[in-house]
Amino acid sequence: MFAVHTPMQNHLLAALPAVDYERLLPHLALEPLPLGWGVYEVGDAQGDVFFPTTSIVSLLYVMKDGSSAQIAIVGNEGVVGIALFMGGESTRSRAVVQCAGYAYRLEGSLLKGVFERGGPLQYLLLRYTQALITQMAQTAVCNRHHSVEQQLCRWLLLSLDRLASNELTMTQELIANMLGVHRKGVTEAAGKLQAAGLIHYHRGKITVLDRPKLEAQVCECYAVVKREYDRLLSGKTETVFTDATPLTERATEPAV
Amino acid sequence: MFAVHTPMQNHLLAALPAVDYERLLPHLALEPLPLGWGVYEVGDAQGDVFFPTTSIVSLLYVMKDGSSAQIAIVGNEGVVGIALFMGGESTRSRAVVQCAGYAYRLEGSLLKGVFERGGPLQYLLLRYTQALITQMAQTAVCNRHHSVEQQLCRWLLLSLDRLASNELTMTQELIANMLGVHRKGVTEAAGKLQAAGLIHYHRGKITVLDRPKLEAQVCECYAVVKREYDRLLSGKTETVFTDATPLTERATEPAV
DNA sequence: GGCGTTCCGTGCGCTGGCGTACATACGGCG
DNA sequence: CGCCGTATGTACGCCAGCGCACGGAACGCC
Repeated sequence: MFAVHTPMQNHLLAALPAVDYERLLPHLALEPLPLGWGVYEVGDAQGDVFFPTTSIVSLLYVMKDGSSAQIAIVGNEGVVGIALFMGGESTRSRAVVQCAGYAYRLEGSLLKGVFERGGPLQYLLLRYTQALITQMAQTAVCNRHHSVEQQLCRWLLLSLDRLASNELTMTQELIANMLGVHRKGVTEAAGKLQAAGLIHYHRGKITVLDRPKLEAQVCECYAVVKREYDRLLSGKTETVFTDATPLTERATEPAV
Repeated sequence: MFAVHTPMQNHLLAALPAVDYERLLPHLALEPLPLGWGVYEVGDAQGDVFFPTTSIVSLLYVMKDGSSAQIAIVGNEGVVGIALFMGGESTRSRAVVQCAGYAYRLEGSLLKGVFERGGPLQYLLLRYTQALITQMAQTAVCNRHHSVEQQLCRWLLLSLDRLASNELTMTQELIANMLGVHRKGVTEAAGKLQAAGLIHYHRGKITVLDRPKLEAQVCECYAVVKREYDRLLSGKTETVFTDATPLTERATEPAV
């Protein structure tokens, strides 16, 4: 996809003014995030933050009885470790790599230092956090009211938006854990989608064949979240986006 | 309960250093919040923020088909209108008065101005926001995995924590809307709790009779949220709590 | 090419909560 | 004191998703 890795692949970093970007650049360390790795665990003091480029990280909560539920999903549009600058240092959720790939690591104290000076970086991170909040809220709503099939669609689309591909590496069992449902539910829902020709899956590889139809089938939750990300993080602010930033999905729908 | 109203009844305001508190004081306007009033609606540019003292406000999302779900609950521990300082100006959710009472209104631009200067107020608001995030996340989890009865317990306790009373004015129908469940589910769950002697309700008045038993019955979600609020907003930081602040619930459980 | 592991499909009974509709009871108001 | 709106209890059918368990199929390793 990209001949070389660059922090510009992360939308937050790419949106920084050149001055701030240059300042952070020397401290950004490219790292591969292996599938299933716990970026941070419950209650961990988060030493570093991660700006994913080609990886996707899930924020999820694991209950005492072992069952779990996804809370939000973070990819190249955001950053893993908001608790660091929000002041809490840790959260009650885990962050787990859902799709292997790369991310840029930044020392937490450094980010915090820049954040506390205010300015564009703080502004950007706060807006991102609000988008994340919207995602969490919508997850709560979706969990309450929508069928497994709809939730699967939402999950697929949200994940896809954060990758530069139409293929996901993810077994049904793992998806079930993410969504906090029975695996059979995922099998059933995915079976329907495959029968309808929207997706194809085979031993842990899911390929989306007909994204428009998928979007037609998903519940409103997806659009709500997506629009809010667009609204809060698109270039309409005083922040700067470079041409190198992949913004392809950004303008598919008119802003609210 | 209180002979006079004072902003100190709101924990966030009470936690401000005297200097900052004094600065805001002249701009705080006491207002009654009537039951059911929409503090802000979906997409509203939020002009003002509200610091509840004796009222409780629900953040909820209403779907196109009219069904709704609560996302979080805000009372005297927090502030309604975080989108204002987070930078988004508006949210995709409504804020509705769940329990009538009072709140202090503050002009948004003023808060934003102080916020952007950094310092204790920013620090405090961000930590509060993180606690709110935890509540939302846990709501998502609870919606996914727990029974209506457990969720009712959680809702009761969270509401109670934000009032200085053991009585709530709230019909089962409204509770059902909040939780996003069928009214019958609430009737059933509340019936069980009443039969067990934990609560008593009568035409829209719910009285909690045995709080310890209620806490024994609630799912883990309640404790997770409560501890996180305590951890993030208790006096362990450099902020100052005055004796006038009702902190009664704060030390009921050891910090994590 | 045999074998084990991983991944996916299926079956069956069960229960919680939905949808809808109706019945009752309380309390305020005239 | 009677009426009516509001709040609560109850009924019945229905279905999505859970829990558990097993069969089959593809892949990778040796």
